[in-house]
Formats: sequence, C-alpha cells, structure tokens
Amino acid sequence: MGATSPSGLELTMAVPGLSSSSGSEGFGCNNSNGNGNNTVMRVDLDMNQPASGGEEEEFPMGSVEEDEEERGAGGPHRPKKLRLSKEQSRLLEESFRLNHTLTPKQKEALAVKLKLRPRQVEVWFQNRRARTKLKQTEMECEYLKRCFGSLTEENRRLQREVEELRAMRVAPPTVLTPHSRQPLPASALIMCPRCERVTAAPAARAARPPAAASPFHPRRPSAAF
DNA sequence: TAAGTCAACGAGTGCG
DNA sequence: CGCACTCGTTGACTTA
Repeated sequence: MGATSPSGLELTMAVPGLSSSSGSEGFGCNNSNGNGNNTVMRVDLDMNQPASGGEEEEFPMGSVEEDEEERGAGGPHRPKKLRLSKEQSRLLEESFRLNHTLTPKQKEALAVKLKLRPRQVEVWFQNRRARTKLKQTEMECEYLKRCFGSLTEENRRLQREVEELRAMRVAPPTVLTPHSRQPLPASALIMCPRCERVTAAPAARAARPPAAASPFHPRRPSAAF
C-alpha cells in the first residue's frame, strides 16, 4: 500500500523505525476490513476528467462563473458536485506541499489563480489536512497493532520458557555473592535466556551501577519493526 | 448489464 | 479561523 491517495497524500509517520516509504510490506499483515472486501487502495484516476474527454479541460465545473450560472438557473435539480480539474488539484497539492495552511492573502491569490471561490480553497485545505491526519493515524494504528502482536508473541515465548525451566526442577546451582562470598538464595537467581547462564537477579546485585538496563548483556539495539 | 457496494471528495455545520 | 463530524455525490469496481 502506497502512502499516496488519488490526490497524492504525502504522509510522514512519527513512529520510530518507520517511514512512509516502507509501507508496502510493513503494514497490513491482517486484512481487518471486517466486511470481507479487499482493502486495496483504489485510485480514483481521471475523476476530474470530463467523461467526453472534451476540450474544456482546464476548469470543468465549480468555477466561480459556472457556479453562479447554476444558481441562477434555479432548476429543480441541485447543482452538480464540483470535481476539481487535474490542473486545479495539481496546483492545490503544490501549495499544500509548501504550506499546510494559508494566509488570507494566499487563499485569495490561489482562488483567483484557480478560478475558485476562496471558500472552496479553504475547504479543500481543511479536508486535505483532516484526511492527511486520518491516514497518518491509521498508519500509526497499524504499526501499534504490529507492535502489540510481536510483543504478545514474545511474551508467550518467554512464558513457555519459564514453564520449561520450572518443569526441569533442577537443583539451583550455588552462586556466591561477589563481596560476601555467601551463597545466594535460589529466589535471587535468574537465567539468561540468551546464554542460558544462571546469574544473580538485579536486586541481589544492588551494588552494580544502574547503567546496564539488562541484567545480562548490554542493551541491544531495539528491533526494527 | 443493471444494481449494489465502496472509497474519495467537496461541502455544510457547530464548537472552541 | 481551524477542526471534527457529517452528508451527498461521484466514479470505479463487483456481483447476480
């Protein structure tokens, strides 16, 4: 899944170890659409293109002039929904990339340039901000779901390991404290899951500096998701 | 091929 | 003024 919508949403995730470009395989392991439909991002191409492919390409409808014309006609049917032309969308996207909000002057200038009402420009930016934020939230949600999944898995694995160790019921080896040379009680001992060596639990080694987060090894770089 | 479904999108409204 | 929420329209796609 690309992070681009038909209108070219550009998303940046504020999630560690993630960039929007990694989305193609990083997200969407489970299709949680609920209704069983595929979650393929459909691309609404050519929606601003006149169906006939005719010449009035630039600003098909919704321009200031046409809008007033439709209101004036006062027909029984409501005015057609505005679909921005490709060129209008492109220019709006371009200014959005530069600035996510517009000053009144910029709004006015853009409206003139696009032959739209300032209100339309304003609404476009508003919707664009909202939908960018929504996409971002969705991506973050996916990321957190994956985090949760892998942590759950690791938790299960560790619990199994604990059970296995308990099942072994081997007599705990005698470990002497480094200073007093007294044997440590079994409750003060833990086993390193990586090197499988028995060592004293952090509480029993209170004299050590707090720098090392893990009782076993220096902190390894966090796994990238 | 018509009808149904879905996502995208423009726009209205109320609130802080 | 920006935002959240919402609705109606539209076009692409699916299905019977």
